[in-house]
Amino acid sequence: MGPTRAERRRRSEQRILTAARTLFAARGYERTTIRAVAEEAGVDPSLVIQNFGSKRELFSRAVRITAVPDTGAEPVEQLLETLGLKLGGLPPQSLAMMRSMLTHPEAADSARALLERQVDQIGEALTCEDASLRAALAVSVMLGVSIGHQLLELSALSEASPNDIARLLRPSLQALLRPVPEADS
Amino acid sequence: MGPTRAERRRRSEQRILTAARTLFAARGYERTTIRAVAEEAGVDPSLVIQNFGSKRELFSRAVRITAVPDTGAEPVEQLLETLGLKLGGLPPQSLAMMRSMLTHPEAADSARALLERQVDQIGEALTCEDASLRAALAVSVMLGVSIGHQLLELSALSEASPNDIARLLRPSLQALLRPVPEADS
DNA sequence: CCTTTCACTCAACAAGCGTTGAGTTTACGC
DNA sequence: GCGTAAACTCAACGCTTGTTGAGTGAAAGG
Repeated sequence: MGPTRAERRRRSEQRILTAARTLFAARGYERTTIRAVAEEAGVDPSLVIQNFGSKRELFSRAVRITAVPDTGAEPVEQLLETLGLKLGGLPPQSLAMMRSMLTHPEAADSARALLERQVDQIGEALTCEDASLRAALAVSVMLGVSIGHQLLELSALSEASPNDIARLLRPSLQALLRPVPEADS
Repeated sequence: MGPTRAERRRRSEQRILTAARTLFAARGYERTTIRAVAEEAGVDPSLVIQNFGSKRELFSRAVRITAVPDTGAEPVEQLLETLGLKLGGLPPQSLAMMRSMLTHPEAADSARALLERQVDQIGEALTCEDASLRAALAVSVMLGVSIGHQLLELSALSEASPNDIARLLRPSLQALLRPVPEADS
């Protein structure tokens, strides 16, 4: 016997979500059409709307991200981990959100919220002055590296291994988050 | 007597370019319509096309950037300068390009070219190992800070003064570009 | 086995877009 | 001054988009 009806539904919803994540990550919100998502998923465009209500809701569900897990690790290592430099790249959800966050207001809100939560999380672990500013800079640093690496694909970054990137970046992040008090000036 | 004909033309072209830069910087390429640019400039939509040929060419002319001037300064200071942290923010051209570079392929190409030129420029000034990778990371760092500051407007960054940001970022960039050789490991 | 129900498709609509060509006004050359 | 050319506006086209409602075929239920 074939698959039950609810099963079929869940499966096609999943196919649509996967297709949506792929395309949103590759082209961003505006350039991704419902029709293209439907074709990639092998279904009719109207089914996408029937299942998800609207394009905005589809995007919202496609990029929904499980909150950043607080591993309790040292801030520097935590940053290197959560932005995907250690094991493999970032998941499609994150790429889709990053790709769209500069041009799609809703993605911008989600991204801001997520990043500021991470800033707070790191800022609380710091003891030095300007804790929150330093944390925000550190998060922005990782954001920039992720963009240069995964979205813009700058050649020098694409060719490098995640380990090399992490190795070179570590002292830089430490200078930001664990500054050595200087003697003078 | 009123303004001459060529003068009027140059003036309206300029108004259109300014309007285009403003809107491209605020909303990105896709969400900026020719009609909105025309309204902001106080002219008819078709005039925009007649003067610039197409929306793509308008964008291309609006974000055209005078190549990064090689001030001959030390790489670290040069980075802090060219990304606008020292005197005022970045010009609207740069913001428009940054805003659109993740979703508009043409903007992505321009941005990639500009950034990689800067990477080369900085890489050549370095003497340590992994020069080009370090340079690419440094440029990405500045890119991320600019995005967090000017486009996403993360609260901790928006409230900070450019001087504070430069002051906290300097040691971090130095760790990346002028690494102190460690004793072991 | 028949009816109902639900996942799904088909065709189409309304709106917004970039773009075009004809018309209108205004400055220029003779 | 008058005809010409250029700057500009008006109305409209063709296309794509997100979205909708009617129709269809197969699974679920009694």
